[in-house]
Amino acid sequence: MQLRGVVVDVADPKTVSTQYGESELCEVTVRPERGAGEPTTVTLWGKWTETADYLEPGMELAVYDAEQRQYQGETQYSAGGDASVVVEPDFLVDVTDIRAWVQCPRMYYLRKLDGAELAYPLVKGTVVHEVFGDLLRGRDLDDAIEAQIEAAGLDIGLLGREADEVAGDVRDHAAAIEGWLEQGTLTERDEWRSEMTLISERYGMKGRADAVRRGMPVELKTGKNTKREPRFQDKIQATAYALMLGERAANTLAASDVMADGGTTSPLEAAPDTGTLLYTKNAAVDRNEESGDLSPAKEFSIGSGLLQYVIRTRNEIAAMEHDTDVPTGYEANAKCEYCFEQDTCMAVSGRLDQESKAGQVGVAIPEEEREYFRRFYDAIEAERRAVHREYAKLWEQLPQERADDDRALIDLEPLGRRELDGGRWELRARGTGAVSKIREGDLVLASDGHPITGDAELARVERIGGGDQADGTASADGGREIVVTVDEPLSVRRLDVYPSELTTDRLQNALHDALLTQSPEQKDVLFGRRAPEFDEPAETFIDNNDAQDDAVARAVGAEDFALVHGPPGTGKTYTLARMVRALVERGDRVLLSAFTNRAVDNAIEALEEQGYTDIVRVGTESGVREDMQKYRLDQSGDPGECAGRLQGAQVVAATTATCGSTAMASQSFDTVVVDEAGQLTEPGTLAATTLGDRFVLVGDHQQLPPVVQSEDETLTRSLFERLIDAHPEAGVMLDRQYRMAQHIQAFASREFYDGQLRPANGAVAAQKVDDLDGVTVDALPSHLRERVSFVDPDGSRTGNTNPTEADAVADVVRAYREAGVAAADIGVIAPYRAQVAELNRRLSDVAVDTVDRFQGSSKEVIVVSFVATGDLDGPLFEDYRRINVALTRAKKALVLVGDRTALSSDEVYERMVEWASG
DNA sequence: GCTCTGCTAAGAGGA
Repeated sequence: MQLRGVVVDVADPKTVSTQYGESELCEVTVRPERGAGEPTTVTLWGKWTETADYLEPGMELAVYDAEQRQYQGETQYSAGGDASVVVEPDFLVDVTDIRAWVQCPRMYYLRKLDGAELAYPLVKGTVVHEVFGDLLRGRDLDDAIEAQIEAAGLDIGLLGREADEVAGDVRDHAAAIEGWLEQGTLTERDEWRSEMTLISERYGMKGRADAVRRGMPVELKTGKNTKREPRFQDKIQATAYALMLGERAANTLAASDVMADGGTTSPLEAAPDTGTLLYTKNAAVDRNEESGDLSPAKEFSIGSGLLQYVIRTRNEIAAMEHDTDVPTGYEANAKCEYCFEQDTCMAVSGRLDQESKAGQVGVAIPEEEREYFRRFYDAIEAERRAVHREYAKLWEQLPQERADDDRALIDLEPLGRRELDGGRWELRARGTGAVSKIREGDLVLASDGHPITGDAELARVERIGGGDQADGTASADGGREIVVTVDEPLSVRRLDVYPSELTTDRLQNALHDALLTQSPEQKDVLFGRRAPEFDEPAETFIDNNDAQDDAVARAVGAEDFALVHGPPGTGKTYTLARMVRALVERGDRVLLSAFTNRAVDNAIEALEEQGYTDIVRVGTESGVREDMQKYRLDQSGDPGECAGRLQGAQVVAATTATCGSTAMASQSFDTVVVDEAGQLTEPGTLAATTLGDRFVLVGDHQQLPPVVQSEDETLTRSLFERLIDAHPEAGVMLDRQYRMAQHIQAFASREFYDGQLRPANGAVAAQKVDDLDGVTVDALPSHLRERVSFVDPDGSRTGNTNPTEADAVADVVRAYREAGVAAADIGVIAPYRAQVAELNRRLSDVAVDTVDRFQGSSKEVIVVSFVATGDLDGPLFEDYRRINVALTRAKKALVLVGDRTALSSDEVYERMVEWASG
């Protein structure tokens, strides 16, 4: 029997006498999630009573294979040795985190705070693991070593190592792997799976097993272990995979005819009974020096006790995360003096004044900084839980008709497969043409139909064929070929977005670095203890625009930081490029960053237009725009060359997420320039700014704020906005815009920029559609001849679409086209993606997109579809910054299409309608 | 109830 619900009460554990002798028990009251809301009692027996130590009312609890009985008319559940008890099952604990936790809970916590720094054992370990995978897939050893060392070129180079030297080290380890593979019948390929991604709904756990042999987990360790037994934490890691393999095996059995007699096998029983650890360094040690068991492969048996121990450990982590408690280390028996993390542990404890078993060193940072740390740490963890909810969507099998759920491409038709060099596979499938957020370059879970219970592999999307949408997303017309690469072949019928915690990890690292490693002087200005200081450069940088010139002067003269506020069309990117050049001329090494790849590429483009090209772009191949690939740092290749290119670059450009990578952490800069800073969270901004001595933030807090999944407001306010409020004197607002006609910009200027925004010159102010080649305004219907017009199509909203309004928008676009306006000069903006799809069905050759995606670009003619009728409920309309963005994309003509009554129900929108109705 | 960009992940070590 299975029970799942919210804990209402946890009684104190007690000892009772049973027919088998003394037993411990603990009663937990749970309110079931679904069905009748009557609370039920679950009695936890034996080791499961440990759960009571951390279980609290409000937490979710799942109990599997519990015994059920009736007592005084009430259903009671009993969880003994055959049962599984899972706390907060929606929180997906990573297997490597369980491993860290059994060593020491504080190690688990420290792993989250500071990211892995570049270290040779780590890089070598990664290469050995990759070679291991290659060998399992039948690749030649020397080919594998060469290829994997090349792939790790940049990291190896940054560590100052040579490829040959690393190859020698890796070969020693690989020899152990090869020797072991050649024993007996272990080479039969069908028996093997390499790098198996496992996600468990039942146990709230995920991880990637190095290999699975005959259904049993094999873990590779590049260390040595001369004991006969594997290390405890290594056994725990392998056992966690065994637990998840058992769940899969039980699912498979349940689905097959084998158990047709009605019997079932529990996942615990179905788990493999043996695990293998492969300590490859054992093969390389000198046999005369070392004694003990030098065989690399060590097997151990996996019983239900060990499996349940893993579940209980996982539960401790999930319970701690529920309250975001901070572990002290006293929870474990580990001896701090043997711990590699001891120094870090003591330093973090000292700086944050945390209790810890290892003790504290150093002086605590000021209380206001500690408070800031706690606030942002909690907010980032809330963001992590939101990512976990994305994982949960993987096992909620999507109904086929849910076309608005764009997290998966379903109903694919497998077309074929091809083996690539190195044993990887290229798989092709035909898509049904559904809209999806899956793009080229994405990491996805490819499956034969169900991502969790079916055959599934982590895959990279290589190509979504024939896409006619500029952003590479699959569009709605007919089938298209999809190509992915995977380690193991399968019949691809479905692709799911594979959620990543990478961004949350990086935010946490940035928070740690900014508060614990930056100098007090750098932090003083962030915490308002000191005003930022400036020099006044004598030079003139930009001739015909005082605000732009001031902005560059501020940036060049900044001792701490400068802020440049750039409303739409004010030449923000041009100014930024001029600023970077001025900094470089002074001799600075500059880091150029932004949240999105697009913004980073735009900034490079502006630099290029000003003749500056000594730039290295760090980023993934699929993230970097085609015409900017020439600046991209190839991270694979000769170590010395890779590292040299990065280290020698005067200007390095990367997204803030990439700034948090280990490779970038090895770099330092004089000045960090961040574009579109209004779209970044504080820790997101800090990921870039901590790499430099001073920084310049360029952005507009009146446009869209950071995108955050959880509802926590701590992250939705950008550092840019906070600093511009705290230090207005550090900011310069660019006040002359080169984009919009006078009338078009008037509303935004009044509502969002205190009337300060004005056209740069008469020509900008007076522009109209007649200025376009072959266009006459007289060819337009009379209601569209003004620069700003309003159309009420009298439609009605159904879901997030308004078909009548979509028709009206199509009519407006047709009128402009017939008046001679080129399709490329027209853009259509809608608040909802559903309406965008509705519009796309009517408009084949003009750009249609959401407000959010239109930020940063502009068109001669813009048509906005508001969708709403009745009233304006919904957060999309609450944030006025969204209309600021929508209305300021137009240069010569702006048409608002919406329901007059609905829009007039809100003051700001009412003023907008009046302005547009002129 | 809605907007949505980043990111390969997981990888090491010893009394």
